[in-house]
Amino acid sequence: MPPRATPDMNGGMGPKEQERELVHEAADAVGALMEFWGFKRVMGRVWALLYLRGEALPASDLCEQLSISSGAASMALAELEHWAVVRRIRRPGDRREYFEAETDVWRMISRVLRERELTQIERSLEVFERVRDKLRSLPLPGERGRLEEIAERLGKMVDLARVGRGLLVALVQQGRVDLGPLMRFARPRRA
Amino acid sequence: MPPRATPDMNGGMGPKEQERELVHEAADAVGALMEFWGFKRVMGRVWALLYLRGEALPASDLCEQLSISSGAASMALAELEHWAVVRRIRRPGDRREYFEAETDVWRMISRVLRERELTQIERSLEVFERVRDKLRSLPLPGERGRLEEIAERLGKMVDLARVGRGLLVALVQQGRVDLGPLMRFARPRRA
DNA sequence: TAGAAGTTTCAGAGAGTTTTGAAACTTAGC
DNA sequence: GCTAAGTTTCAAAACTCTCTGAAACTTCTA
Repeated sequence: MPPRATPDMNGGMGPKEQERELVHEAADAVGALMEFWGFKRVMGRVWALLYLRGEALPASDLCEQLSISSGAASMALAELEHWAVVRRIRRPGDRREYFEAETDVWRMISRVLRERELTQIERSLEVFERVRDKLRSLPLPGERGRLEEIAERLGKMVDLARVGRGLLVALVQQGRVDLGPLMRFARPRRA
Repeated sequence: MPPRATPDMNGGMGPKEQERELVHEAADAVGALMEFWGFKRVMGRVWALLYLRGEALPASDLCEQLSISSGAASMALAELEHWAVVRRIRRPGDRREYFEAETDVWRMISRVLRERELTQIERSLEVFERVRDKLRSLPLPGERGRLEEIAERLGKMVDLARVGRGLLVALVQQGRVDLGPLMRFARPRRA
């Protein structure tokens, strides 16, 4: 059987360009993931580029490599910093600021889970409970039954929200320090 | 101690209007939750209204109650049907179609987790693995070390994606039939 | 303190998403 | 098959979110 070309026929690129392409591909995947999670796509691309390169880069490099304006970079970096996902570094003798990715990915994620998803769920939970209780106290004599049914359905939503909250809390507790304790969930392949 | 006015001073509404208001409030909370999850806000409002009312309603009622156009209602309902979250019902002798909420909330959620979140994570996982392996096979003799570092960081993202996938799978397996087995996570109050 | 390099801000452009409303289509009953 | 009630489709409007790029601002060096 004669050797045949690799299925990706690397488009006449040298290894250097291929590396760049590959890193960008991964960064775009992170961008998509972050967007799916309700963040801005650029944030994911910026963080991933910094993380994969493994060194601190100045904003200008990010603009160039990701083809974004300085404004977009500045905004993405500010927001990433707010989530403690990127750090700002000054180097003596260099006027530029350098940006470095937080490498503890689990810490990033659990922070988002705690601050964003948990808050969101608490907020809904409060509404459900309050509405349920108020409905029960409504003076509609002929319709006790109907009202109580609605209140019970709200009760189910309360249960669900509590389960969601409980799962989230258990998750961030479990992996309090790092991903380690959660690694048992990482089966190698689909099944 | 004299009885005092309730803290919400129900704005001069009769109980009927209050009920309506309260149901809308809960529906809006579901709308916000759904939006947060990447669906359209209206979808959440429609489902919640149907779920809480507990009876099948014709589209015209939904338009009126939620103040949306027939077009918006039609689109939201079609999408909700696609997620099997709302069912369409015909009644003999009535030309209208009635819509009814799926009441098994866990089934809805686990379906979304399986079809959407899991797919999303698989897709990223594949990219990470492929890029990692290709990087390792790149002929850049002087930079073995640097390339390997990038590959290792990609390896961490692979691990993370696998943990995410594993958790999701465990979650939908665990609550395969209904919420029951997950209820142990529903602690009654914050802690 | 002046000047240069770098960063942030923000108004407007652009892209993308959701909603409307009316026309086209479907269905049930006659 | 025709009609009327109801539903879907879809182009345009309204709205929202993101990005650009230049001006304002900050910071470092000398």
